[in-house]
Amino acid sequence: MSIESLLRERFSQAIGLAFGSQFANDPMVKPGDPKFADYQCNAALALSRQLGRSPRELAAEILRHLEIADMCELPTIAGPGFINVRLSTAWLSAQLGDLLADSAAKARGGVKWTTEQSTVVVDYAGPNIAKEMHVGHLRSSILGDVIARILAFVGHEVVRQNHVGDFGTQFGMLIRQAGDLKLDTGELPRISDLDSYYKQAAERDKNDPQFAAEARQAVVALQSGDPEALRLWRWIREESRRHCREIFALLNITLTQADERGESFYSHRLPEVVQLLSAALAFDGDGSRVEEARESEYVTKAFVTQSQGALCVFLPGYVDKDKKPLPLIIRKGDGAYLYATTDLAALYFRIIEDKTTPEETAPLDHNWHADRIIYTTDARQAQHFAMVFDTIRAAHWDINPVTRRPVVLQHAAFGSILGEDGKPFKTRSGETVKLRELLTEAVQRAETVVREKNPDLPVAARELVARAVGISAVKYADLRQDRTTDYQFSWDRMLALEGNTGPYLQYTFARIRSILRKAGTKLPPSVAINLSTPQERDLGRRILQFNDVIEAVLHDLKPHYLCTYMYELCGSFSSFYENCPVLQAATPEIRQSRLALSELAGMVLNIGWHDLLGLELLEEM
RNA sequence: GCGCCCGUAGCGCAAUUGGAUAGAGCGCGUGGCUUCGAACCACGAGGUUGCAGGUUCGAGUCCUGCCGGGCGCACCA
Repeated sequence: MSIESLLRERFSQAIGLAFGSQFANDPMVKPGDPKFADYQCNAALALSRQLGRSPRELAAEILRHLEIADMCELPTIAGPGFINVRLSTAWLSAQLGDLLADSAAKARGGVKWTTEQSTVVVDYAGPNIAKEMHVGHLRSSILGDVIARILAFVGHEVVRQNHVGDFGTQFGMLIRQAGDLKLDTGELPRISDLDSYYKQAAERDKNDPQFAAEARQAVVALQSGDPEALRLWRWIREESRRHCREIFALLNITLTQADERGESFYSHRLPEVVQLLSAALAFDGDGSRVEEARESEYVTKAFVTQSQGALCVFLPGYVDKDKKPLPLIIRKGDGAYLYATTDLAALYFRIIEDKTTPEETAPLDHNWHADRIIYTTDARQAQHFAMVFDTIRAAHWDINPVTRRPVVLQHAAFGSILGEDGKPFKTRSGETVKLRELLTEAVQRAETVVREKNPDLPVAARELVARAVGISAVKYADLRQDRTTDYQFSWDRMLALEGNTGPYLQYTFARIRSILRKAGTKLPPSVAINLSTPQERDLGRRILQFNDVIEAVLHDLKPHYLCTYMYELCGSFSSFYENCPVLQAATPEIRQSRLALSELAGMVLNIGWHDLLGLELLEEM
């Protein structure tokens, strides 16, 4: 049930009747300032220029054709021509009653299934093997996972992809280093050891030309399938996977082994992809036009050519610091491929390729032919993805081979995590902060808080609570902020018990559950919802807005809308809790109505917090 | 230098994409527990939205120019 789309329909119809359907496309309905209205329609203001009449006059005209008495109080015109609408209490009650009676809708918090089901690839997390996961992976992992969860919740076929860095130049160093250490490949190393080998190898690579040369040879050996190099590589990868599984489990990230498809997966496809791409951008096979394009000052059409020894894609609109055309390099001078090539190959795989083996189709059991692909990586890669997407479009590889429609390519970029000093988040000694250690600290700090606030909680329960509170606080603090901005990490703020924080929301849920436990009886499916106090009305209206919030989140890929909504829902519930006794309500009817409101609020929180944000809720804390 | 992003209350952030008197939170001040969990609620103070122009009935939001900050800009990912 979507309040906004219902109102949109009503207003569109009225506008169409009043002025003609060509003006009724966008009735400009949005939630209003609560001081004036639940919703407002601003169409009259927008139409005034087109129609050459005063907005207030047009608003009055719209009202004459508006049929809305079943949902709303009498609409009013305010200011320059806003139409204010207040939902009628009777209508709200009826909607809540319907939601309660329809067990399927209730289990979804009233969120509708999508009417345009599509296959969406969400590419996120993407850690490097041989390195411990660090804060740099945090935002990508949790934002990507939430986006994937919400898309799946409304009914899209979601393909999660963990594009792990497992085949780049750096593995040459690592294999070379492993050779020196004469590592026993019989038993798994520890990830922390791998991490330090990595640092040592990088150091040697920088300072020892002999080592660097041998490292490059090791890359060649690896890519050509040398058994010893492969054996070391698999050994490293195995431990890395174990480590990632552990972190994903702690963070409740839904990625599984079936979702992992690293750079190595695409490595053998790269020569072919480069060839196909060159052909696709060959200007209908007319090589002379490539020459012409290369000579010209500005790039007017995408083409592939050798430049300074490297194979490059040149695209319109990209220039370097000297205003010269900026290439997307797809093959280095030494013949090796880079991440741009792998990204292009991955896009080709996700959109175009027919898949033959179960390994290829996983995690689905059929061809993908993605309709939409979302990358959750940091904002610094914006230009890279813009170029990769433009390349794909120039080659017409963005056309879905089944539907013939363009694939939606989106970079859901996010800002950096900063320390409390506003500079990039590092440990005191300047090292990157490891996720394992960060999460351990979160749980420890949460335990201190829990011990203080609820000393009577048994130790075993306290540990569970501390874990749920600590991990959720870290994730929620990140998710509640607009992803596009840098985010300042602060233990004190995220673990605060008041304000828009994880602990506050969890506490509110625990209070809801506490009431429902004490009430004992199960609610009958049919309950008359009474919204006679302002707090009940406010809570009821908010519950019914859940669907609209989910739509907004998916429209902008911004989970913080959902966080703000749930925080406000909790605020509404707290006010309700304060002013409206539930268990000791004046009459059995009101008691039942208030129990129902509590249950619906708890239901929405459970879906939003647990199912969509992937956070833990607690019956008691 | 070129390009992208950002600048909102003391602090960290919102503002449904051009709509009303810019909102909550933390912190500060005041009031509320013999009633469902006070980890809560209610009330108050706090703003020239970096600066200056422009477009518009209407600008935190769009355009131009400054000031300040971040990031990216050829073989790393």
